[in-house]
Amino acid sequence: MPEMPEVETIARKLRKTIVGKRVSEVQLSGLPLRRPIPGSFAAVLPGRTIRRIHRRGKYLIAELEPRAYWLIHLGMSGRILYFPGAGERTAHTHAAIRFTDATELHYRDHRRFGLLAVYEAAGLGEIPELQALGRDPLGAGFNGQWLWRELRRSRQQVKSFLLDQGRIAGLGNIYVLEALFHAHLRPTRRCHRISRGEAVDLARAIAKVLRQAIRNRGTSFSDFMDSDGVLGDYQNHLSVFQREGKRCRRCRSEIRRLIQGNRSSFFCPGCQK
DNA sequence: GCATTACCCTGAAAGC
DNA sequence: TGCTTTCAGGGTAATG
Repeated sequence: MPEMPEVETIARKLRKTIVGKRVSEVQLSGLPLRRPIPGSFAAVLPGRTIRRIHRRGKYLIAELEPRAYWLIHLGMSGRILYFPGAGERTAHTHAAIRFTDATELHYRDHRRFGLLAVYEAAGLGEIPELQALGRDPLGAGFNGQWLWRELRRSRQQVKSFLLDQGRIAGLGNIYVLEALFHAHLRPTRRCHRISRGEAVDLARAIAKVLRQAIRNRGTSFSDFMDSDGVLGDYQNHLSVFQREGKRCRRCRSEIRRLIQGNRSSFFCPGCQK
């Protein structure tokens, strides 16, 4: 399940592999993703050159020349695969982008929760999906003071708050739960009851967990691999996620699981208050 | 404003 | 062994 570190890992690979290439042809499966792939997608890309690769939250954006933006969200099972020649089309290859040098980039997604779109906008700021995003947790505006001010205004449980992409862009289930563990906070804590000091610790924990995950090229369970098919390593560093019944590495308590909003949460009852 | 539920989807695991 | 059921989850929308 790609979250920000996995998307950042892919973005770094793509900057090395496809920037400067010109699209010659686009083939689509015809099946809808989260939304149908717009008809303009296959019309806009051919003839354009990839100028830059951006990441905003969990979105990948390829900036094209003449100016257009190709937006990608991987959903839960989306994969971007780069091939030095013609790549294998599977039942789940929903878009195959061929470049003029005969290399290819494929979008595969067996659950089809992802998103592909194209905008002929003047700037990134005009793309509606990106306008809806909150602050980037590794960006300059993200710190403990800002987080505390935001938390104080909410009565939500802190896990739901952190998953809200409109507040903080890029966190998903894994890294929210890992960050809460490192900040000694239970996922059920009410935001407005979190102290300034705890908010500062939480902001630091979020940034630390994300940076470590990026260094390890993300977390691979069943779905994630980067555009060259390389698996991430961060699953070997997890403290609570999917460790129900196992011992906490810090206090030896048994990791517990609970359901919040139909999603699993994992926490250490000894370390997290 | 917030929680809950449902929906989209399919592969893996569990259950029978 | 083979079939059926359950579960997983990101984002979004509807409902209470």
